[in-house]
Amino acid sequence: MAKTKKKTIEEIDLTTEEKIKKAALKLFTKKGFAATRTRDICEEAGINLALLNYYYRSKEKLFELVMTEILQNFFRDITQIFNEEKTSLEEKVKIFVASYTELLKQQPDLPLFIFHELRMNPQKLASKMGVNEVFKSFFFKQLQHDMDQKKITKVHPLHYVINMISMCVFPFIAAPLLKHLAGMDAKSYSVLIDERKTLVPKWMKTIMQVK
Amino acid sequence: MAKTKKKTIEEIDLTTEEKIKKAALKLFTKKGFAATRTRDICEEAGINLALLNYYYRSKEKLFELVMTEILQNFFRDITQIFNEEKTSLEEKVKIFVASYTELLKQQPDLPLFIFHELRMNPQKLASKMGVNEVFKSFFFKQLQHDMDQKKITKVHPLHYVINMISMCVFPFIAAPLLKHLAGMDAKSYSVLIDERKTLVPKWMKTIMQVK
DNA sequence: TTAAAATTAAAACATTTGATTAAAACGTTT
DNA sequence: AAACGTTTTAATCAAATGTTTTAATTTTAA
Repeated sequence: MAKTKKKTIEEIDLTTEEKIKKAALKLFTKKGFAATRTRDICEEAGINLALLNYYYRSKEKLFELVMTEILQNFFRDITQIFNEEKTSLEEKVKIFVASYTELLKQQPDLPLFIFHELRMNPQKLASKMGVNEVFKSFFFKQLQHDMDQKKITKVHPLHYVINMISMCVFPFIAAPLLKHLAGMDAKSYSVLIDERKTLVPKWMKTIMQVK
Repeated sequence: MAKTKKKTIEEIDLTTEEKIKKAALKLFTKKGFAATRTRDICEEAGINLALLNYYYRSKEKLFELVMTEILQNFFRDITQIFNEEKTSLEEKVKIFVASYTELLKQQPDLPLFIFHELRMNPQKLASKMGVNEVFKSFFFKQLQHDMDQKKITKVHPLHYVINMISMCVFPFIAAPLLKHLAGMDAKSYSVLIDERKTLVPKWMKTIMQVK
């Protein structure tokens, strides 16, 4: 392990090891595993070709490391929000939509990347997500409870989860298509995304009360 | 060009040219362009390695051909439904959800594939979708009209389109994840999908009337 | 039947690409 | 400064992969 000692103001000082991981993260999420070349990662990181294998053994090992971190980070916050015991369902939806949207604005490529790689290798990656037994989570108990109390319409709880996540994620997954269809530029599309932060919770509320 | 004249009952008789395209379609949609090998396509098609280049010149040419057909087929039906002049908005949503879900049940890999490749090459593929100027389509005029009549809540029309498509498509894109989270097998997940054919239109109706 | 077209097989070619090596450069410690 | 481990470089290897070639075989159509 090495720490760079330069005092240059160019950028934040990163270990070469970290620079590689950062570059790998960027390219993997943008192009996927198969389309990403080790040479591209090294060029992006501004380091020599040999360094990648020196630090991470192989492209595959590097990918697994990056992927594991991505998956765990990605689901950790969500799980936390979902399982907060003192928050009502309605409040929970608001919080989720807001924080999730904010997360995706910073890493818009993440969902498509995850779903793509997950399909390529379902069994291998499923174990690394760190989100098992969601049905036994507090969030689902809460849904079940509100259904029993007839506060919300009784359907399979997964329906509501699907609706909420889909309405948040899809605008990012389909961004290139939707922008093209609507003839919008990045800025006006971003406005639309922001509007959804208040709209989606409203929609979710009514959806859960449809008879 | 050759046409096989075998009368064998094994399968539908396909030209070798067609066999290659069919195999390419299967593998490209399943693994994406980058991860698909020409040798795999040929093996899947049951033909010789040389035939691929003999008929289609290159992997890239073959991909472009397949991709163009996919995109055009995929959007043609949708556009048709959207622009049917005699159908009400509510009816249109029902028809769209039903037919779209049915389409996706037969080709579940299609959306993820399209979005993935679209992000890899937005400008190149955008032109091949055959869905330009959607905002000038009858469907959007209809939305605008119903908003002016205060039949539905006034928001950017794209919001409703996003909601409808996302609630239909997302269950397929995220299938591996959702199945894993909910611990469902393919069959019970399929039941869930079918439930959504009647649920999504209901939800859309209320969404469009939220104040 | 015969000629043209289609298909197969096997081999090889040229690049790309993941991985390795050996030596040089660097930084730290003594 | 010398010695040491660490980091970097340039060159190279070996396998994978898209593509082409050539010759033989089969199928199709006149």
